Amino acid sequence: MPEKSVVGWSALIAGFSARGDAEAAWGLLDRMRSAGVEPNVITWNGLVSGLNRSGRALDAVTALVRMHSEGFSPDATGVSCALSAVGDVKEVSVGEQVHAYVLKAGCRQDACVVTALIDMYGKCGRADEISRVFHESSHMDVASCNALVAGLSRNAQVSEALLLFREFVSRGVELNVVSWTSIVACCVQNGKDLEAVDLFRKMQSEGIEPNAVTIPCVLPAFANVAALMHGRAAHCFSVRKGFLRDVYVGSALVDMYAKCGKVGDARTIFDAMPCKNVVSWNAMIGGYAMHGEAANAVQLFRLMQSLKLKPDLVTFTCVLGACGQAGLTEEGRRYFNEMQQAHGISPSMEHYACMVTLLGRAGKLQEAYDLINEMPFEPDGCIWGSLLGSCRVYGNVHLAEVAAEKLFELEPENAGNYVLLSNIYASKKMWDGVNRVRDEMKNMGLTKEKGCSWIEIKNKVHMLLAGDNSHPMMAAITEKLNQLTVEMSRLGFAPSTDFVLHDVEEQEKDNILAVHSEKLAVALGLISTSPGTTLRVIKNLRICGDCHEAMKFISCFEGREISVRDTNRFHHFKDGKCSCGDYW
DNA sequence: ATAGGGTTAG
Repeated sequence: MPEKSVVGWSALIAGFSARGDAEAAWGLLDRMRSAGVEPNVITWNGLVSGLNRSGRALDAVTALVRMHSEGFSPDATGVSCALSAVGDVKEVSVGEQVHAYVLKAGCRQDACVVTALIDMYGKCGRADEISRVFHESSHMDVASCNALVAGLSRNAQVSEALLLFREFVSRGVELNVVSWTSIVACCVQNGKDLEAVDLFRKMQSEGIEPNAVTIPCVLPAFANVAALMHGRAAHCFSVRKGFLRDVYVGSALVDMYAKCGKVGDARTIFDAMPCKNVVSWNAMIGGYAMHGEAANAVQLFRLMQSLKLKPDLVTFTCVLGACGQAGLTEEGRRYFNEMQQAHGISPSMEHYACMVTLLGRAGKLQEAYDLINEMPFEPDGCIWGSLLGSCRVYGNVHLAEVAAEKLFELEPENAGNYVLLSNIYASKKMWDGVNRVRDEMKNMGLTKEKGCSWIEIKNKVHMLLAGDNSHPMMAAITEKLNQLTVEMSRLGFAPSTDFVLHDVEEQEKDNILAVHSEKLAVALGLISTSPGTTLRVIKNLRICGDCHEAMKFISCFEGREISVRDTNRFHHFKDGKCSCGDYW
């Protein structure tokens, strides 16, 4: 039996709440009163705080509401905890009521309340409110910075986040590892990879050491721009710090190595991980898929099953993707069925997209279309885009028009769809169609996404844009490309005329000289590294057939291994051949 | 006896 003091009861209630035992906590509150002891503000706060921290968010909010309705005035402490809970359950209307109470109770300048409000609005998807609360408060401390950056990041306000983060820095607010990790994560999650790499370095030069959370945050940035050297450095750092025990760090390293073209290194990390979860397995299986190593992907999936590990939705996305890449059509079909029958997972949009790709790549366009029509929900742009892509490969104008019509409706701003349809018409010499689509594109004011490639040379990532001459070494790059072109035609490598039409841009006079970015990157790599060095290039679009042929030639002529990761998969060029076996 | 912030896979 607890002591008869309010302190004793409060401690007990806080204890049970913190363990997530809401029922016991409520029970104690009743018993306390039966024993003639009235709870005070601290008793109630302890309840709200404990329930929030133990993940019983709804109970925490209920506690605050009941506290209020029983005549207590929640203070800044209780309000902060309750707002934190509101964010977890994303009940913005409740959050707004608490916010209104905050204004009434006069604790709007309390540092914790401000941070909690920012956090709550961030988690509820209200970017406008985040900025408003921040600008109306006079506080700038480390926690509000962290909540602010995380909230803006979640709502894709990366520019605003960077702007405010820099303001915190310039005002001399003492930021910590969480702040720097947040801004790095923000950049990574919003497509600012090079910015993230930069901030990661800045963080260290400011004397803030990355921790086991920072590493998995920054690794995707290295992976996205294939900064293998940076990735390796982060790996070494993790070894020294003992972070390799951390399943997040391990999984992110697996992913990074796979995306940097080192699927073997990814496997080494994977095998050495002392503790794996389904994410780790998915990263490894997905890595194999990306490299077109379907046999390894399937083998790992089998191993997973024999270990009685439960695959999830993503696992099947990876396995189906691997089958698609390798043309394992029948296996793919079997897994698609197995997923539903043996694992009770009903296929999601992504799974259907995998199957449409798998069937489409195998030339079974009608089957792909039938599957789309059988789907229990409305197909999205990915589905139709996949079908359209396959129609391009197999020259199926009829289904292409069906898919394109849906796409123009679903994603009217996506220039890629117009380009694809135009290319399909062009490959059939249907010039009326080409002109119609190009006019439509022009009327919509759409331009094709600029091709962009990255290559890491001596620890620095270079970005090259198609048709952009701003790289300082452009003259030497052009000279190298001209030399290669001469050699190519001398040795009888003719560019595929089919693929010359691949790119609407190339039909435009202005852009006739624009060289695709992956060629620029490879040329830069060739002239900047010693003979025999492997070149790793990442590209933001899919590699075109012309470049694919050129890469095969260059790998042979220059005696180099070249890996190109496009949006779809890896192409490893060696001795004039590509690992995709031209199946892509 | 009670308070706010960051992470991995397709």
